[in-house]
Amino acid sequence: MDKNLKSMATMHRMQVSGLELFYAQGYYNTSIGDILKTLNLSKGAFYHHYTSKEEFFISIIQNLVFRKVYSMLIEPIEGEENPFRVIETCLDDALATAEHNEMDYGFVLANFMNEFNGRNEKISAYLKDICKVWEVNLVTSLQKGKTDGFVERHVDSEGVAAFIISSYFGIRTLMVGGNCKMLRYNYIQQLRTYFRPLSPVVVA
Amino acid sequence: MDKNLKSMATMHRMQVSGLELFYAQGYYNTSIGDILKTLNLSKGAFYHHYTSKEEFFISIIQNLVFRKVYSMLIEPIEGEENPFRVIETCLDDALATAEHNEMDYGFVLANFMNEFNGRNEKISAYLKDICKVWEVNLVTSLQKGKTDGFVERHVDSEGVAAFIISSYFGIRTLMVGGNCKMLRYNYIQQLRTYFRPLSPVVVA
DNA sequence: CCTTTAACCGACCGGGCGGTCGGTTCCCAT
DNA sequence: ATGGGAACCGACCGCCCGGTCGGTTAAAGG
Repeated sequence: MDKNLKSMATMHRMQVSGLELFYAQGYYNTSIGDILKTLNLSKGAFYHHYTSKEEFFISIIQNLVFRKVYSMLIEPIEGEENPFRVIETCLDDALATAEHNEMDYGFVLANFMNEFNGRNEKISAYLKDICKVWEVNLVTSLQKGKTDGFVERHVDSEGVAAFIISSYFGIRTLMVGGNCKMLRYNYIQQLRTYFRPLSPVVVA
Repeated sequence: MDKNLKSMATMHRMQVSGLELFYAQGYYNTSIGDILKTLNLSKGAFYHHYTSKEEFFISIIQNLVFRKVYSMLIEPIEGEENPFRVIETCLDDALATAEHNEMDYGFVLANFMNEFNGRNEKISAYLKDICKVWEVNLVTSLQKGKTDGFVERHVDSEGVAAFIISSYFGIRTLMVGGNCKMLRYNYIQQLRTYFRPLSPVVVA
């Protein structure tokens, strides 16, 4: 039992350091050795806990990446009242985190999806799953918004959700190039003008 | 002189095959040998024409990638009348090309930006330049649209341009995962609802 | 025809990669 | 205390990578 704890601790350390490097340098451009070096661990330790680089990476996706996306983009939206309001502030918060993070390399999920799209079906599937959870959650939130009177009946929830995800993927890529503050401000502004006609008109 | 022509032809063949593989597999995951194999050429031939893998890739960006983006996303917009109409059809055409292309790995420019963002400043700069050309062109088109009465005076052209680029980057990433047709249709639909309040109201 | 040189060949190099494996350390259960 | 297994070590393997270099081919120019 205690052994188990130590094992889990080491595995977690490997995952954290692994995600950091995979995120910063890309999967193919990062070696197991790179990761082990930062932890003062050996190849033996690594292959004692994981069977391959790929399996290791998948465990990172399912643990850290999923948690990250969930806590940052999914959870804050669940069960809230006005979908547009909460989505807007949620995305703005996410962009703020990115903006103030020196060493930002874009949106983790989108980066990995790009790296593996069409090249590694297995990994792509795991990433797509996370994306799907996000999408489903957005759709649910929008549908609930309809019954609550925050969202026009006629809006296509799936379409809006996909559009939100798309725009967020893209803006995060653009923000890496600098001028984050301006990009963030403009993005939220445009998001708001996109949302406006989707809400019922407020009768003054 | 005739030699010069042959040289250029070979270099071009290398670039075309190089872009194909870099696009399909990623830069770091594609070796010079991979490219040479498809052309039945040797390492000697390659290093006779190019000094390094990086310089080779930069020549691909400046020649093929730029041309591709320009002809597909920039040129169709230049000098047209109604910016929203022409941008919409232009993006729809681009998505259609992607949709009907088996072996689609996403938007070339976005993929490479993602791969090099924060990792290779030199290459990132070249990619960012292409992105900037696109952005400037969109802004110009929107500004002209204001004087022509197609765009509301108060809209923030830079913001709209960045939002369009972002959303396109993202939707192309999503489309690789399948369900392209639906995604494309929904995307264009949402783009239209985004554009609608940006045009002057038509007095019936 | 002969020289020159651009185009191309392919064996080779140093290094780094993912992964293996026999061995050592250390701690818990008996 | 001690046997045994989990955790970890690090040398090693085969492979492939980007890049080099001395040599061969072929065609253009005199």
